[in-house]
Amino acid sequence: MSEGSNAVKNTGDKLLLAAIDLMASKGYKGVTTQEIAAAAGLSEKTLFRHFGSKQNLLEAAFDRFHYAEEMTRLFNEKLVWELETDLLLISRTYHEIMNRNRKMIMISVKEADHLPGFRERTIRHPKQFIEILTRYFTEMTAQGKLIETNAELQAYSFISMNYGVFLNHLTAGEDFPGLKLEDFITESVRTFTRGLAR
Amino acid sequence: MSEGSNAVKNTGDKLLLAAIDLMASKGYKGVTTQEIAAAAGLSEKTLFRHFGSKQNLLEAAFDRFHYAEEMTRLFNEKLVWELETDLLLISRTYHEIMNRNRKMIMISVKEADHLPGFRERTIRHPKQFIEILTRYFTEMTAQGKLIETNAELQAYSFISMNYGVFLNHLTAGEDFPGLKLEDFITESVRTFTRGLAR
DNA sequence: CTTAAATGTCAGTCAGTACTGACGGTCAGT
DNA sequence: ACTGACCGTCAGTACTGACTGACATTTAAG
Repeated sequence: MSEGSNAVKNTGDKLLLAAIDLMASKGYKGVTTQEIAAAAGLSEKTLFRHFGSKQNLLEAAFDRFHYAEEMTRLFNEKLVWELETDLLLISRTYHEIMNRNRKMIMISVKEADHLPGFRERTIRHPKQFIEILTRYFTEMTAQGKLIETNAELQAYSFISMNYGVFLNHLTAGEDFPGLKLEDFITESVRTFTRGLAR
Repeated sequence: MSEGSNAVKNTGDKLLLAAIDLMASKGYKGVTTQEIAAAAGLSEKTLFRHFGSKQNLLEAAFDRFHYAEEMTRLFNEKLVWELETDLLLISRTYHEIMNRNRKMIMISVKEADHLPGFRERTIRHPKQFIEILTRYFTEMTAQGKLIETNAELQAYSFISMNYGVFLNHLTAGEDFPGLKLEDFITESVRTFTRGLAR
């Protein structure tokens, strides 16, 4: 299901995973079909027999991952309507999902032009995340647990903050100057809680 | 100084600006020397006479922009040691600088591997921004205007939030669902102020 | 063993692309 | 008119990389 599987993989999967891996680091144009095949332990010919073209390979890799749905579920089931607790869950879930799909996200950041509708399904689908969080904030305000604010902007701020941190970890490699992700999460959630709680 | 100049440009500048423009959208490998020359209204030969190689062109483009210094200045001169006011200034300054250099930033996001030390000078130099903001938070705490927190983590959170928003605007094109940048700034600063002020 | 499906090997095609050399034109300064 | 710096054109080189076809080889199933 994700790139971190360790079970026995068939030929198609090996090629897909190798492609995702290499494209994420070197970009679509930066990697050759030979490299991908070699990394998968297969011949270049086999690659073309399976996918027909390099472009198809990218699209197939892209089709195999979707993380919009699991967010929705993990949300609506586990919230306890206590701000700090819920924000912690949301933040941790977000980073877990993003990290699991980090290579595909890296590809879609670099290769936004190579595919039609590519952008819509990755970068911009934090949109859904924001919508869910917006509804949560609105409901919390209705319950009198939050101050009156623009719920959408707050959701946007919170998600963007986590997105920024996620990208930092992705591009800068290790944690920034020595900041651990978990410390960031607890600290930033605490600040938001103080800033939003009534 | 920046890509937004409108004065008469000499040959070298025309090529550099065309290169920055095209590489930002299509990537280093995605653009040809012919395209760049054509976009600059010059011949391919002239490109090579000026820069010798495509790689040199990228490096020359890279050398022409630096935004680390101006941050330092704009900071230490204008702060009034009142949290909300200062955070507003910092946030607005940040977006102004990042926006002015957005194309080079886009390149360095996509082409992190093509240059040695490329990453260090762009993506990862928000580091300096964070250090400055950390000192500010520390000093504010010493003045009794802030609650006791991990200043570095707070700075990291604040900058990352603005970085995330900046990248959203960059990749998603227009503002997100209809959220204006200025609205985000005032709202997020207000939340952080409430979350951090004593 | 036989067969069929999947894979490998190898040689090769074809288009693109960075980069060069030779030469000719333009134009400002003297 | 002469010169020198700058630019264009054109033809061409050398290499890379996606993609193919023909044929041999492996492997699992009956």
